[in-house]
Amino acid sequence: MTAHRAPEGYDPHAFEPFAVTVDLAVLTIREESLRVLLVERAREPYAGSWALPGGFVLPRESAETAARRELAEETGLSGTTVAGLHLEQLRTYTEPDRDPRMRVVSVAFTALVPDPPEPRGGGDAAQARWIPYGTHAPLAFDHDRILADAHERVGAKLEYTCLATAFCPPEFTLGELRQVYETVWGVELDRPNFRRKVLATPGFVRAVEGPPRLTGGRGKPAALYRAGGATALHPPLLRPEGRSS
Amino acid sequence: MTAHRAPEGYDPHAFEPFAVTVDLAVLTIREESLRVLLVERAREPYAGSWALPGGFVLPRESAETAARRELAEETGLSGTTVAGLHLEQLRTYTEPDRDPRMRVVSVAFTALVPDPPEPRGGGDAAQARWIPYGTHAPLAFDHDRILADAHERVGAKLEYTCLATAFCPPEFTLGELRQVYETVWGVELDRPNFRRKVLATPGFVRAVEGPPRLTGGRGKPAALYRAGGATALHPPLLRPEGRSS
DNA sequence: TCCTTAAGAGTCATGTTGACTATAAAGGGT
DNA sequence: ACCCTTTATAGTCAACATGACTCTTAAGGA
Repeated sequence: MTAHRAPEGYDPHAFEPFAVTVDLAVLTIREESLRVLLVERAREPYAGSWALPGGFVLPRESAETAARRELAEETGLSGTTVAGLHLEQLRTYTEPDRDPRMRVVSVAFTALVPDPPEPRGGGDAAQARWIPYGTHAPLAFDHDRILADAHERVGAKLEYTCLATAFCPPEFTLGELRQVYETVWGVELDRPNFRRKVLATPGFVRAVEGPPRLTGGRGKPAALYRAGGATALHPPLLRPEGRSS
Repeated sequence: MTAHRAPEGYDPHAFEPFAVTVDLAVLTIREESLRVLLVERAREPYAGSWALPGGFVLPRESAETAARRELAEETGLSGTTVAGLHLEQLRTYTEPDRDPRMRVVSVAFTALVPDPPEPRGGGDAAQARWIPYGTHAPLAFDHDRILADAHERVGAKLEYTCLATAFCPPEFTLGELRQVYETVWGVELDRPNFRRKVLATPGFVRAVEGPPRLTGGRGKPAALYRAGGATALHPPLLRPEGRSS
């Protein structure tokens, strides 16, 4: 091995430093479509382009803390609400020229948000919006790649974890849960089979006692469920055609 | 949003910078046990402790390039050999105090090596060795956590990808492939069932034409196989009890 | 009132898996 | 040589899971 850690006399200011940022792929489901929170850049580079929200990791913050702080700022959700959201490290993007100004290493996160609030713009972003996945022009920096990786990861995790409930409000119907799968995977699932599978998986969902009904529009009222305690799905709920990872 | 990217007049040297390193969890299978490449630290902090190999990301390198360079240096394998090994980003560790000297963000990788060569020591490492997983004293920094995450990830990926062949030499028997699963998962698998599953998965392995036999010790000679082109396993090969991710 | 939509109960054939049995082909020991 | 142990490989069988459907119930809308 060469220099495993900073040598004893290492001077942090001696060479061109790395900047460390977080980028967030914030996903939600609204009106039958998978949407991602994007901001329009107000300044160069990529002024006028859309990008994933994100920002610098502060000197005494972990990347996850920074991500949660940015998430609260971008979505306008309260800190306590954001604390309950699903936030997961995706991967880190380190290509030397990914930012034309300087060396920036970005730790990307995926966040899943139920029931999306209207985002606030502000800062050096012209505006922030929930854009249907795949309908936007190419994003700034390498954000198309990050977003594609996030979509791929979420799609794969739906197969073998109970992650889908993270897209749903505290109480939801099996129809809403099924829509999560259909929207992320871009397929249609057989209702009775989906229902059988979910209910047969211990800990995936828990029936809500109260009035066993709810109206979302037409059709027979559906029973309400809450997320169960389980995190893994054994056996998994595989995509119809499907690849993974 | 606050400051999405470095403002125009941003001075890279203005504040305490982050250092960016890579850490490698290099795994192999030798003598029926899962082993990890560890180095003994020659200097403070954690002098005398064992740690994962790793080092700085150079100014014009991506993290993956740095990881592959370190991997070649640590294992003594040639650059062309290392180019063929499975190397995958695990996650990034960013706790502010993970290194007592300065702010270090570390991008961790998992590497899978068949047929482990003897490592070379050198640099500021006292020595480097293949240590059976779980038998070592607590590692330096947060490397126990990184190593546990790597083990968990590899175990999970064996379920739904063809990753197991990355632990095997170019030609291997189904017994060797089964040992990969048994060693990483710490379970025993039923031979006929394992065989049936692997052979029934298109593209997992390809039979080698030549002399359909090989001697590893006692028992009937086994046919040889090579890795097939597939990367995903559908349906997956689930762990006996098992959780995932 | 009829039609449409969605929930939810059930059926049936097929595919996969776990548990086992049996046979073949080596090596080691006596 | 012979027997025993070890490992590969071929099958069998029942339990389980899944995909494709059918049918009934309970809304809302025209």
